[in-house]
Amino acid sequence: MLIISQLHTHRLFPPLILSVIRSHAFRKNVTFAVSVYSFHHFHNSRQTNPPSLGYLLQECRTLDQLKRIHGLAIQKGLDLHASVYSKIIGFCCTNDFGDMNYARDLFVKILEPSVYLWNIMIKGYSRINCPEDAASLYVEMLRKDVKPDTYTFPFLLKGFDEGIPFECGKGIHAHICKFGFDLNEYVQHSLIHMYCVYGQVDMARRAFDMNAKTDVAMWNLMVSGYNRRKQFEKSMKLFNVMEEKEIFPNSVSLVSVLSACSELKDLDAGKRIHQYVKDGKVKSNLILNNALINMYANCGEMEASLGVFSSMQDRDVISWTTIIKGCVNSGQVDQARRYFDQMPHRDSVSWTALLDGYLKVNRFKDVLLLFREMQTANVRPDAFTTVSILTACAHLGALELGEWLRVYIDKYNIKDDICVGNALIDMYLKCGEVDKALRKFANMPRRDKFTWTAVIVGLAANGHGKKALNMFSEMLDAQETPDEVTYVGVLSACTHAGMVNEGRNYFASMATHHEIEPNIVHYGCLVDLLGRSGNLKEAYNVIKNMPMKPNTIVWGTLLGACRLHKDVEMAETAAAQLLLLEPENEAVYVHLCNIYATCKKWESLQALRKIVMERGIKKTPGCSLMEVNGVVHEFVAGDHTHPQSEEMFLQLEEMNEILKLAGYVPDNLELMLGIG
DNA sequence: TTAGGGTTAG
Repeated sequence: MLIISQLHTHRLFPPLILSVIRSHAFRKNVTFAVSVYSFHHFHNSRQTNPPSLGYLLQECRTLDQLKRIHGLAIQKGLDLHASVYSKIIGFCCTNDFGDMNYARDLFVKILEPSVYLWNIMIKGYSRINCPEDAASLYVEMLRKDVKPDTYTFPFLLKGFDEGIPFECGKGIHAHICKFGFDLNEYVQHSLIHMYCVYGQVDMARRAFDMNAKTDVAMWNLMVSGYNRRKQFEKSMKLFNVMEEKEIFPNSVSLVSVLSACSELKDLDAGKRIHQYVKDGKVKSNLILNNALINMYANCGEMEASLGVFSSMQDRDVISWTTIIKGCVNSGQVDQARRYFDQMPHRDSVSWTALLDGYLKVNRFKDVLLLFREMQTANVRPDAFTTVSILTACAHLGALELGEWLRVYIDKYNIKDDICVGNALIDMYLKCGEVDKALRKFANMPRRDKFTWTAVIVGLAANGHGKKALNMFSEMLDAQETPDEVTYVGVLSACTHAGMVNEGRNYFASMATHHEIEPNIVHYGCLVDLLGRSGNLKEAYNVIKNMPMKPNTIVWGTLLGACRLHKDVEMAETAAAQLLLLEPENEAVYVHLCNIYATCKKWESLQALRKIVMERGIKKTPGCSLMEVNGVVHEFVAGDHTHPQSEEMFLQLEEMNEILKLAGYVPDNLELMLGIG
């Protein structure tokens, strides 16, 4: 610092230089500051061997530093040299702190850029995921009669993604052949990569088969290409061929094949791959360890996964997140939380992993609480986070927060993809906002079976049975294949619309038209459809003949229908079956009491009431959720614990009066029976 | 003065 403070008073230094030196000196980047000092000093005193501009650029750590060096070079008249441009553009194009706009501004000033400059500009655009800009630069380059070289195509194709038409990719392949670079190994690699990106794994494989010999990188590309298209068996198989041909895998090969093992939950294969590391045949690194943690966790071996995790010297956010996901998948969300709390750094992926953990075990309030923590921690939600929160909102009926998220998605340009759209539609429908859901549905640029299913199930649940069935036929017209959830929506739509015959037909068509075997939920829907419409015998026969053991929901549905149609005999059968399955189910007694009362079977009622009293059966109070100002409140009947309960009960009384005036008669049988 | 391959989340 002594040198620096002396420099401050040195008359030789104009303010610009001083500010560069000072800013680095204060950031304890003294080496860099001194280099800037000597660069300036040597140039001023015309001495030889100044620290090169290249050295200074290499030492740059921020764009600001680069701009200051550039300013210095301009001041020294050095910016006239093409090499200076090259260096600065190179920095901007290849460095994490680079800036393509800055590079472009300099690039356009160069009259006849060399092929090197064109190449690194293309590389720069590919690096920041702007393949369109890279491609237009390539076209411009050809127009200016600059011949591409073997570097051009790997840089260009590296950035290609689905945003660029496949035709362009094929066009580039033709250019490669035309310019005679098709035998260059780097170019071949980039072609395999490009075909894999477009999902044309067979084309990639053809290029691979023609060229692959002992080149590990090319094998790795092909294995990861299969992974990319979720063809995990093929990637495992190719890895085995690689081993047979005695091409020695490196850490990248192991990472790819471990990813396939973990997707296929092939623990044995995973262990065999791990052996390469244990035997010291392949040196481990962070990414490889992460892949191992992931493989063991996905195969349900949390102990082995944690074993690798605890043996690691370096861990990154992915290591931790993988462990959290592993705990979540093994049903240990509280354990996941403990690891989460220990993380040195959390990104939106880690937050979302834990949010999904709470979602998985239906702890929706915890989802919202954690989301609040995430906001406090200033971590911006991404599309995945948004989907998780919207799902929680849907379950809680938290419309206000759901609406806030919709605004957030627009405001912060969250990728509003098909999943976000589906989650939004589902949230609106579960919150009863049918019109808003339909508006979003109409504006979806693409729809999948989940979009249609959300709308069909949601419309049915909101009582729009006919609309739901119309949607279903539109779905079929759009060539979208329904799944078992879609059919739950269809069957419940029939129930709501009272379309018994149609319901029977839809039930039959599940298997005949779409190869979906009805599951117990579908049988439950059928029982509901038949029961509500008064076809109690048929409903009973369905239960008797279904291929699986009826559960309490199915018998409960029949019992409900018996109450509706006042069928005491059938109700007793259903209740008896229910109590066989769940002797402690108090709701059965309540239902049966109701039915006896409705049918004026006072003797039976009294006998049952006696049993209820003797066994001390109490009805579990119902619970409702309400969202006010983004906070979800939980209420149970007769609950006075809420700080504002007095006001609430006054309000309730007022509402009761209004209801009574409107002619509403409450169904208070449970209370009358003394088991409410 | 420029080259290649890999891990996490609906």
